[in-house]
Amino acid sequence: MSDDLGFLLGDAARLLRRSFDERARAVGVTRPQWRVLALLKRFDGSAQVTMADMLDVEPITLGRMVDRLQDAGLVERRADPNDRRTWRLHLTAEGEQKIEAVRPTALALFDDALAGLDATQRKELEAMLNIIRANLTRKPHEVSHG
Amino acid sequence: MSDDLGFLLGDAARLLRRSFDERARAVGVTRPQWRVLALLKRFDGSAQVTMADMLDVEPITLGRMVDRLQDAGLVERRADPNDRRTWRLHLTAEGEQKIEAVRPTALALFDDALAGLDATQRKELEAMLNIIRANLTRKPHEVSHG
DNA sequence: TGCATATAATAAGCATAGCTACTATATCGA
DNA sequence: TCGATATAGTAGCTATGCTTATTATATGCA
Repeated sequence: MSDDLGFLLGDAARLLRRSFDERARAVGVTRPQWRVLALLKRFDGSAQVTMADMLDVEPITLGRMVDRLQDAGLVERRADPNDRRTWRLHLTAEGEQKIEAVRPTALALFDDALAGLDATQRKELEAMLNIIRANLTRKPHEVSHG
Repeated sequence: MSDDLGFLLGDAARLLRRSFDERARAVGVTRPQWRVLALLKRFDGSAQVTMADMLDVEPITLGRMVDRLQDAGLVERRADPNDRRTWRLHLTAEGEQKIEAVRPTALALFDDALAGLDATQRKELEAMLNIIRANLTRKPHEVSHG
């Protein structure tokens, strides 16, 4: 029966993304893009590889998102003065505005999605999802144990 | 803070898909494809639109998956004798074998993913995810209420 | 110095998934 | 029977995300 849980998890996540994209389309940002912007607000000037690590996606995945965000004028690539391989990422003013523009939409969506779950349940859900995430996250230093 | 929960949900689902694809690559089936095959086993002969409905994806999304599954010889499209617009989908013998080949991999993955959660917690998680899914599923008959 | 290795980023190709637009076929109503 | 509308499926475009391969640059070691 536990396979149902796996499908359920995928379903819920896909529906969440779909709802987000539906509602945020007017603003012109997708959920993963918003995530990049939000993280960049906290860690402005990060290298792409660092951002990819924090988001737990492959560098090429982030690179393509940055391509689009740069085309949209929301993010800037600036050369690293100490390492010519590296791009440093920076939010533009427009990027910051975009974050603010999306925030109420996002909060409303999460409110709707979690309707019917009280604070205790939300805490439990968060704890369980954290366990699952930890179970599935690649831990390179543990590979040698096997 | 509830936005963290949204991201967490997306993370967990993406990691689950990635782990599945990693492990099932040898067998040559992705997680969404496996899902189509499994549903088809229960509802052999369904029309594409019916399958898309059950999977809650767009018809075009399912159509493209069927293209690939058909190329791989796992699924067959047969004409509906009563409606020339409709394709009826059928599992091939190879498709059935594929389901069996993936099953142990899938069960092992879900075991790993849910490690550290006891039966009670799994039930709770399932209940909560069902609520979220219901909250986010389009309910056309309810639109007119607003 | 110079070579081997590691690292940052990109390229090509594939799968999932959505949107809008379109074709072909059914069905309903006058 | 004919015209309007609905339905099944596909085509083109875009975005995320992965794998493998490649390029450019750093770094460590002899």
